Amino acid sequence: MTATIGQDNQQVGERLLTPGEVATLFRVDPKTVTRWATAGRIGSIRTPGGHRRFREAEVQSLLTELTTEPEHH
Amino acid sequence: MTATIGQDNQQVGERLLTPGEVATLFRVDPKTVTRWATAGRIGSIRTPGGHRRFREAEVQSLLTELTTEPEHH
DNA sequence: AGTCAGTGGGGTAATTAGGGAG
DNA sequence: CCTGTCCTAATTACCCCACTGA
Repeated sequence: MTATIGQDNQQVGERLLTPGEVATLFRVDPKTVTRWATAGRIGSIRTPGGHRRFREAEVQSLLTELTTEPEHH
Repeated sequence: MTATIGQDNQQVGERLLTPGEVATLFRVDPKTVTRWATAGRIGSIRTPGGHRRFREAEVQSLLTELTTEPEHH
């Protein structure tokens, strides 16, 4: 089957986030998110106008990856 | 595997996308896609009524072209 | 004939990019 | 080395109303 591209059917797990949204998740300034992208620390998709979009899946994995849980005895 | 031809479709690469569909792929407003067409950043086809349609192949290549993978090391 | 989500055109706010200094 | 802030220019988002498309 050929994948159909609709609003409710873009490829699963390919939802994109704006710099502001990513910044909110990490509690940092959007400018910082931009620096991460420039440094290659996080992948990005640019619009034809030059604005960046980020893959939600990648952001989420990055969040959990850098998360340290406390040890409970 | 990559499908060649859909059931009631045309040839691959000739499928047309609506402004809303393109907007979803880039996570932008449909009006923004219209501005891209006006600015000549993306090719467009007009219906007799004036509505714009976009070539899926062009959109996909544009999407891939503007995508940057994260450097892991 | 009529419904109705999507689009076009115009105009005005809100984000973002990019550089630079702290 | 990393981050938040100030600045300007560019890009994008949201508002209206009228028309198209299926």
